[in-house]
Amino acid sequence: MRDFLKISAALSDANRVRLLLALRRRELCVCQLIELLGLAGSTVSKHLSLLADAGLVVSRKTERWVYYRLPDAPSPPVIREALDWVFKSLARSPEATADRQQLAKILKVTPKTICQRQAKS
Amino acid sequence: MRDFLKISAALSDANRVRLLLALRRRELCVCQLIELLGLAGSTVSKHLSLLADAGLVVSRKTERWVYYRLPDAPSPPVIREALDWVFKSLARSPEATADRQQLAKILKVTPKTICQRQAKS
DNA sequence: TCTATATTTCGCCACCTGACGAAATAACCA
DNA sequence: TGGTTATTTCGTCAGGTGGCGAAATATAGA
Repeated sequence: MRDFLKISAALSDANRVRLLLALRRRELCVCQLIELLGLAGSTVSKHLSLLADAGLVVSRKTERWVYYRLPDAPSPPVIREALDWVFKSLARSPEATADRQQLAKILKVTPKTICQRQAKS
Repeated sequence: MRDFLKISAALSDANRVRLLLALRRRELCVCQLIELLGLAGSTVSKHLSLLADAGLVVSRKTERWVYYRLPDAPSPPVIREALDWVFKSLARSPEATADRQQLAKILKVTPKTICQRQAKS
């Protein structure tokens, strides 16, 4: 029950769901996710921590960057089923479509460039 | 997205999930659900309204009693899948098992008796 | 109609959550 | 070592949520 509630709480915020949808096809660097959501870095980091704590994403650190992705294949059924529910329900939603378009732009430059751009503003 | 978030928010409270698990096999009167959760009537009523607003339960009024049940068959996929996720994940949880036992006791007397007992306390 | 009873709505309080900016942490580069 | 940069943690604030009891609503029965 506890795990389940953690997961459903994690799924009850639009920005966190947008993060999951963005990570569906590829892992992404935190700075790319900050760019996508347009929120403060600290806010996005907190959302990602919460998703990770619920088991919905995992992270990997390389040099100065942290990459987040969906959990690897044999993850608990409650996690798999939750993610399936999210994607089945929302992959074709207007929000997901808009984010995919913006993500395409973000992916045209390297994470490094994104980060530098953020540092300036 | 909005519907999805309403559903996941509704599923992120233990008492609301317990209500759904209790309603899995049969419709139940509000007073029976109050007895099961052991919370104030106003609190249980609020939880049920929230579940109804998310589309996870429907209600039916008969005489002085209001019965809640899961939505009837052709309900939106997002609802069906959410309920499937709940039941697959939690039907065998300790909380659900304990509630099933208590529910068996509650079902031995009529709703009328339950309500009268509550009125006295 | 008047009373009793089942449920909901309202008003309140304590706690939780999402947002931000600033400070702390971690890791590369000079 | 010292400085730069990517991310996280911390402190704070406004707003949301779950709980209760009291009042309001709705229906049955006398």
